[in-house]
Amino acid sequence: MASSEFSRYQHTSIALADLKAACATCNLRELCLPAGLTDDELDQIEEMVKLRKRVKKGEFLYRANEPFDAIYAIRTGFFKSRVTYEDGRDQVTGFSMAGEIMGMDGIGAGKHNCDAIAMEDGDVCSIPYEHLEVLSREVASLQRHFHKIMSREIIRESGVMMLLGVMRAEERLAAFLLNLSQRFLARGFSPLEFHLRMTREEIGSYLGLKLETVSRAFSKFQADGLIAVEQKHIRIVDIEGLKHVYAHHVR
Amino acid sequence: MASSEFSRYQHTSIALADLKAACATCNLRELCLPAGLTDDELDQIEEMVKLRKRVKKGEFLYRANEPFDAIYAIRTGFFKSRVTYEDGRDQVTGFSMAGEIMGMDGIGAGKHNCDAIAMEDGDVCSIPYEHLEVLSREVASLQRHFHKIMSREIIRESGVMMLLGVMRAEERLAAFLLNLSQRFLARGFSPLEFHLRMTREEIGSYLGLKLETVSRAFSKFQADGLIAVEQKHIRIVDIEGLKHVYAHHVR
DNA sequence: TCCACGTTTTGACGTGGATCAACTGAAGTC
DNA sequence: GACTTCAGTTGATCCACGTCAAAACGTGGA
Repeated sequence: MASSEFSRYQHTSIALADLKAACATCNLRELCLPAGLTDDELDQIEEMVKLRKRVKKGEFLYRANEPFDAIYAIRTGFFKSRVTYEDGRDQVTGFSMAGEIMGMDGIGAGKHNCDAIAMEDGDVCSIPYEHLEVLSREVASLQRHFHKIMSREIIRESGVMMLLGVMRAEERLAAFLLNLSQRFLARGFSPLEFHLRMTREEIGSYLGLKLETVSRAFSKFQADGLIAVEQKHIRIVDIEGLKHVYAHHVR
Repeated sequence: MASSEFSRYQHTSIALADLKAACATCNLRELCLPAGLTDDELDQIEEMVKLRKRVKKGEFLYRANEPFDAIYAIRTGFFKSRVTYEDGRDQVTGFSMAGEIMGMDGIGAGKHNCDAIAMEDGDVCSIPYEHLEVLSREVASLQRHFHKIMSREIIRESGVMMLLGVMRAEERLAAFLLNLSQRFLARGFSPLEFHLRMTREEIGSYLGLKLETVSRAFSKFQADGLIAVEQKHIRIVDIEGLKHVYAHHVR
């Protein structure tokens, strides 16, 4: 289903068989690399990113407290990040898809801060952090790009704080769906029809809600004619209406 | 009162009159600079950080959507970060104190993502971002340190997500007080007795609670003999008990 | 094909924190 | 020192979401 969504909007495909990085021809390049690199700089980056790693559904890309030595660029697949608390409670802190970077939380303490778990089979480019440090001292545009990616992660999280701190349940879910929609669009998939890779419980964990509340909000949106839900398949019927769910909040 | 807290645990003081950066003699150096710099590297950093800026209580260090060109190292004072939402709702996304860095959220989009507001008179070192980029390409330890600081901000925010997503009101407040306590300790202030610079409403905004709920939680902690509250002055009476508030959560 | 199990939906009910409101106290201000 | 204003406390009530329970639905394995 991922591939059907894909082929519908974009007529290239990733050669999964080839485990060489080949950044130069990667169609995610614009997402994870700066623009305007020279051939020589691209070669250096490919040299750095030479390790590809396949991850099967359910497997960990890394675990909390494991030593940190690399960040990961997602080529294909869909991942969740999860933080587990001392007392066993946990929370999904994010969902990541193709072209996004995971693992930057590990730089601060030299060990990973969360688990990264594949929600479907996928493959990632492993970028050794020490190598990235060296190379981004040489290639200014790579340095700047890396800083931007970290900064955007800070902004993303403060957006989630807003979501958790001030929004009500339906607003949270609407914001979540619209965010997914936008990210699918940016990757050439349909922004109006997509498969959720995660369960209601995982959505709830991310949004600070219980799975029953998530389910009820889905039903409400469907009853209001905003979306059509069929299990994990979502079709956005009235995207403006969905935006109004949190634009037009009470008081 | 800030200075009395200070002098009690640390017998140096910041020469506020001198607006030269003087990183070499700054007693916050260990917080905002990497260890093991050569004299030459320190000179270069001082050259970069030559702009000091005084900020009076209530003033903005920067505003959301203003063009980003520098990050700020806090010398003295106490700041809050605030994100305002399209519909007017806002949330405090963090409180920052001496030795901490603000403004890294601006790198991603070239404009600030939040307001930074002084909660008491203070002064900051302004670090031009372009200059920092150049210098951290030359000084590897500075580069690494900067990455760590950004990464720690990512981790901090995912901690807040946990707080907002899974903790109940009293747990949130206990976590908040313990976090402040630890940061005061790291700066040579008393970890058990301190002044809150922010109102109940601001605490509530940060913790995703209403001011009345914050006030009730303070009263509960006092009734339980965990803290002594006198307006904004807090004394932690039973720090272990405070830790148990969220370690011993129900179920 | 059928069974077992995990996911989702929906209903009924409980509750933590929001809301509304009244009062108290502290900090300016003239 | 009196007056105003804002911050904080506390009580009463309300409601959004959590909790508990049951049933329907899907899916993967034997």
